[in-house]
Amino acid sequence: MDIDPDSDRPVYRQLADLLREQIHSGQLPPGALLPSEPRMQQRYGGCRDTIRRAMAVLRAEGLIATKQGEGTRVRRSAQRHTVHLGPGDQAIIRVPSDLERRELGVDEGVPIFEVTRAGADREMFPGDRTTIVGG
Amino acid sequence: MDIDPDSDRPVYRQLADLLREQIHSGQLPPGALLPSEPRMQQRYGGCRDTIRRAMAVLRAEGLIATKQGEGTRVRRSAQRHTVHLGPGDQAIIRVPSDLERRELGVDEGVPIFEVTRAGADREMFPGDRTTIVGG
DNA sequence: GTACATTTGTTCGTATGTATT
DNA sequence: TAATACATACGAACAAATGTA
Repeated sequence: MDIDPDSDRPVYRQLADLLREQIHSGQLPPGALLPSEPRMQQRYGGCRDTIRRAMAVLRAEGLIATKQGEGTRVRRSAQRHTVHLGPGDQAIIRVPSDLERRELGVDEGVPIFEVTRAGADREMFPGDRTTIVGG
Repeated sequence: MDIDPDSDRPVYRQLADLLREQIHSGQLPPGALLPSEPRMQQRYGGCRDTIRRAMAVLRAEGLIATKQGEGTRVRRSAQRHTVHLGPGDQAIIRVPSDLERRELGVDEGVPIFEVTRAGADREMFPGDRTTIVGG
């Protein structure tokens, strides 16, 4: 269950797998602070670039969130939202750009659900858009 | 409209912004091959790491897809799918792990829409799951 | 409030391996 | 075979944000 530098699977992916397993098993619960990058290097080996690659994988999957000067924590699961759709309404799921992420105040790895209304029988005008995000 | 190394905004984000704009404007249409990393360095400056960071941003946003030995292309927009939900059915949107990505055959930046059925009044058993992906 | 240590962010350089053309 | 292009990995340096004594 350790990291094998001679494996076909890249070291940074092995480390991401290992940490993902710890998150899913509850060994690293939501809100928990992950070890800092230097501690990861001591514990698992590899250079800083490799450690940061593994973090980037988990961040992109929405499992962790990183803050400069503080550290990296396990994210709390996204909340659920309910959206009512009518005939002709359209909805697409996509990943926001990082500019949108800043404006919406969401972390990396959080998909958004964008609804375009077809009829004016609700509180919106036709063509208006609603964007739903999960914290 | 060029890149300013002295700006507060990191160079790799500026480059990502610039390329994202070219993609959204149609200057880089779906399927188009982006310049190689060395050409990007000649054209925009910066080291290879900086170029690759910008690419990683756009890949995570689902705008481009990269293949080793071939290059990086603008992705075609994701297809639309329709899912019928009944009372009690639950649906969550999330980003797959890279293991799931390989199994489902989807690129980076593609969110999945996972439906959990509550009733057995359709073709599925209660608790069964359907995963919808957009190409 | 200041000073300092800690932690992540960004950028550069170099080298080697693997896949495609 | 050779050239091209991306993937992985290591090392180094400085900047920026945070937390603490």
